[in-house]
Amino acid sequence: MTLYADVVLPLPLDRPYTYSVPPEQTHKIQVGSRVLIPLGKRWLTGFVIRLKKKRPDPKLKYKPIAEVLDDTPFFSPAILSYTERLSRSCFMPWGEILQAAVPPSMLPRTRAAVSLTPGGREALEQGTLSTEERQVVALLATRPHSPLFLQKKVQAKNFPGLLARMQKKGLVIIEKGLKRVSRRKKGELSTVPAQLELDFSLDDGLRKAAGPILEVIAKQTFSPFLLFGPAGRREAVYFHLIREAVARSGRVLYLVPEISLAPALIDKYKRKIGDGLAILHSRLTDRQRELEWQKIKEGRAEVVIGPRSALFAPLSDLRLVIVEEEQDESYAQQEGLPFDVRKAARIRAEEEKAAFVQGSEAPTVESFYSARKGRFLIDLGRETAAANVRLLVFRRASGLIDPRLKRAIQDRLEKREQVILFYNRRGYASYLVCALCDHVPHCDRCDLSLSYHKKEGKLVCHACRRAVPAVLDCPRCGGRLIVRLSAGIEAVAEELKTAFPEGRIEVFAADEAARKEKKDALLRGFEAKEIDILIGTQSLGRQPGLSPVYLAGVLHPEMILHLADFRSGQKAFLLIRSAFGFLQEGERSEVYIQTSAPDHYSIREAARGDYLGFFEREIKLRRLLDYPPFCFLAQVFFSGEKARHVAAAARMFVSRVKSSGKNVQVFGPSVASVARKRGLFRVQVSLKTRRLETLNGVLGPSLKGIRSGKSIFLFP
DNA sequence: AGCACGCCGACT
DNA sequence: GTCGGCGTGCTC
Repeated sequence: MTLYADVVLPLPLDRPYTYSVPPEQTHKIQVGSRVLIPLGKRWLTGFVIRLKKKRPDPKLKYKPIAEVLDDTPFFSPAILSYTERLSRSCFMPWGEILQAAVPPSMLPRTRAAVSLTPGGREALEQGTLSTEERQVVALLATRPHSPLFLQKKVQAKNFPGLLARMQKKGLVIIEKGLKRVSRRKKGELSTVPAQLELDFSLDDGLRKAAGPILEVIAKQTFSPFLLFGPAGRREAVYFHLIREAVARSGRVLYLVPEISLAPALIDKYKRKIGDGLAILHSRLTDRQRELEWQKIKEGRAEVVIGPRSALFAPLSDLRLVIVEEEQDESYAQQEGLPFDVRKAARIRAEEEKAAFVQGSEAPTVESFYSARKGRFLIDLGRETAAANVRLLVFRRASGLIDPRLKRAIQDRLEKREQVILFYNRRGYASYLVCALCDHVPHCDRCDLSLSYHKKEGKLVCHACRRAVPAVLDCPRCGGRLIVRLSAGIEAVAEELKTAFPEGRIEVFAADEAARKEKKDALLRGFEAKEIDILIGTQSLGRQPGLSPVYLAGVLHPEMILHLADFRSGQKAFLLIRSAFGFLQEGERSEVYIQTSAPDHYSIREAARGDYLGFFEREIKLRRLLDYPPFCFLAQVFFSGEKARHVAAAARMFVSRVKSSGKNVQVFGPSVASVARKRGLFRVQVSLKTRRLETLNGVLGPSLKGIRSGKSIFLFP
């Protein structure tokens, strides 16, 4: 009797395909196996999610699986159900999620390779080629390349057509080959130390706080926790929990916002845990990724540390999932697959029956709210703040930097001490501000400043999409509204250079430090005291391990408050708090906050270091304005090369949502705030619902079949 | 996603 | 007349 296998493929398909299992492979195939299958004209690696004894549809002809690639199941049942749930919650095909969980080298598939024919070589010498053709031929002179690689290198408006013509002319040939996985020798299993050689001196308070989590780890059930407290205490608890989990031969997934946070951590852990640590992140080479993956798969890693990509670590016996710095925005970033790391981590913990521990000194209000409501908040207490905080009420016309802050910097420089400053240059947006009274027009429904859309002459609210014609008179005092463009961090650096010509000043911004070498150079330079003043955007706030300073400054955190984002209060709070993280301990340390909104609760409470004070104000506002966590928001982006197609997709989506009969508020479609990004048109639709199920129930069907570079942000 | 099929405009 | 652009639909 023939066996049939449901196989999910790494393609945008919404259902598995069924293949027949050749008799000689039936003993090998299992749910969770990788299989090499034919699809149309190509070969792909798919994943078995179900085995059936009965032929599902007698009329359909099923192709046989070409090869079962694994002797033992490649994916555990827990990983399968986790990725399935994840795919449903982020509206991505299951197969594409599974694909992301595997090192690319372990996914054989047919790949095209373009190579030069002798005729092509000759043509290059004779110079009878068009510009485009010559480019292609030159690239192929050394070795064959994939069509995709060539397309990226050669500027041609219709590259596939060009290639086809060249093949016809006999200049190149395109071959399709199956790239097989090289059967690597299995690494021998290293013995895992039964006990960590480590003295965990956890004080009574922390031990007590960790108690409920330990219970959950022991019981092997899922339960969420929010560790609320200073980094040092959180870490002590993590170590304690990890030791306990590992002692029970459990495994641990430790998520950090970005790789830059990992090295310090990894160092510590390597000294304490030794080899039982694996690291997964997107900058690994294919080979490194495969080695780490193997190590984890074979059970040689007790703890996996990493950002987003670690979410799919093939750990078994997972007992503890940690999300450190829960508040970090980069968890919500959508590079690659569009999902929130925190939500994914939670689903994984649920499916693996592991304790789910998020940690932060200033959690997102959504998370803090639900932790308190659900009684899974673990308060590790506050550190007594020793720093002196000075709120400088900024006066216009005194340059970008307040004279009082300049004097403080001068003082430090004379003492040969370093200074760290924060200035969060706002992105593209400019807004209107009254030249007389500093009034900034806000959306009356959203409590957000309106963005000035110059081209359309409109003021637009980015939350509710409402647009009003831009008026140039201040509604408050009748003064003239002027366009305020963000003074960038470079301008601030320039002013610093003028003020301190002797000072060595460097800028640390996300774009500046995009390349790792540049970033490392800046950080090393600061460490080596080759930099006197380091001024950075919020991205600097995530760089741990810099030598602490006695003076840190935050310039205009209120800029964030003008952002069209209902979480701007939280963001401003975090920016200010991140400055405190760089301070030398002791009473000599100072933080200067230069702001024109000293009375805003985000700024005031951040200056006081009072998260709870901030939270109470913020949650009140969220409730009043009906923002998360009191509602559920989805922001759906459609993007594509053709504006017409993108718009049609968005309109189709909106009409489906509206005719669903569900209780959903729809805003849009409207041109996204960044209307064109990388040559793609972007259109945006926002949905708001009272219940999460409503949102999920309406999103799935409404997005069906819409293939327009959609990406979805869900709040909370 | 690829890849085939099928339908319209401009040229060897 | 063909070639090749692009929109549509299918792949077990």
